[in-house]
Amino acid sequence: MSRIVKEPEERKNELIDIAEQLFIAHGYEQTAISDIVRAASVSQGAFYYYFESKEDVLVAAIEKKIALMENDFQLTAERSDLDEAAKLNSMINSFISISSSGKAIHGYIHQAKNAALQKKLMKARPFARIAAIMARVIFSGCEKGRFDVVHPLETSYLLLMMIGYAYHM
Amino acid sequence: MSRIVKEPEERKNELIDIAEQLFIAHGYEQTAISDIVRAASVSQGAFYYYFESKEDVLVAAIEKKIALMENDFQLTAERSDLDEAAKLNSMINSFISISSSGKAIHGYIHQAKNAALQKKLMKARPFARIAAIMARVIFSGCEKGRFDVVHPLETSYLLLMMIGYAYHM
DNA sequence: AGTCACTGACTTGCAATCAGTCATTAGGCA
DNA sequence: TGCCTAATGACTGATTGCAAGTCAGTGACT
Repeated sequence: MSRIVKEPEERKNELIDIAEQLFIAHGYEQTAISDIVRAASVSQGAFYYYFESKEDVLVAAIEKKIALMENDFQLTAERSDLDEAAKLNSMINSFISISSSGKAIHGYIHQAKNAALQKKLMKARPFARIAAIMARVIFSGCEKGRFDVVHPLETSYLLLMMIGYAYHM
Repeated sequence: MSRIVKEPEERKNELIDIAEQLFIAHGYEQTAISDIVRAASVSQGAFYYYFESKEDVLVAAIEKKIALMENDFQLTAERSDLDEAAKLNSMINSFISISSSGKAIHGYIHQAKNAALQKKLMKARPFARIAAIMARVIFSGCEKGRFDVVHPLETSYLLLMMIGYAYHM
């Protein structure tokens, strides 16, 4: 078969994106590597050239999402047209919509098995950075007397955890 | 090989218990049906005589645990020597210790993959009954002025969810 | 004699591997 | 400047290995 060579970055991102779509559409376990490579029009071996395992793409996809979120959170935190409550609200919305991706929009099913993805998301190290940004907003809200929270960071963790867990049911 | 026939109930429970031990010890995905049947000294076919799939034993094991919990919760709720706060405390402890089984005690690892089990536990229908028992305790605590909770049932759900989620990390 | 518990070899399907192939780039030479 | 060559690195796809799930039958008990 004719061989198409691409920039490693481009190919890798292509694979991550396709894998993510399939994971969302049919669930992680229901998606075979063969499905991913067929959709990407590359060989099985090409997949393993870029990723060590199936789980590895999952992690890559999640890390991409978290980076998106971090960016979103940071921008929200810096806005001067919103008070702290509105910032938190906006962060929570972006957390929900990014972490559940197009799932809500496309009305896809097979939810149960996506637990693994959510769990991984929570354990990822960059997740701590997101919680930290949120905590700063809570803290500033406390300073202004809007909130009364003793442990902003812990509160952020719990909030995100609860939302992540409760929302994906 | 010589064939040993047992009461269906007995054999089934045997398989559930052995499967559960292996799931706890090595994680759900790391445990093969072949491991279970070897430990139980039966054939692969015998397993599928009792269960439709690997997931099916998982569900059976979880349902057994929930029944245990429900019983525990009910007994605690009925105790007259404890106030509401003590009852909640006791329920939370039993929730943690039952849902994490001997894991803590035996110091086993491979935690990450047990997320699926926890998730299933939360979605199980009987889980609602447990939350309801807890809610009744909270409600009675409110009546006596010990607590001030507007939505006892929702509070129970959130509490159990958070504990379940946060504890298994 | 019939039912039910059980056997174990078999099929199927997927994750992961690997020996090799082709595209692309860098460097030397006319 | 254009052309050849070697080396690198992206990519192939047949293959392996393993685990889930099936099935045709067999033995124990009623």
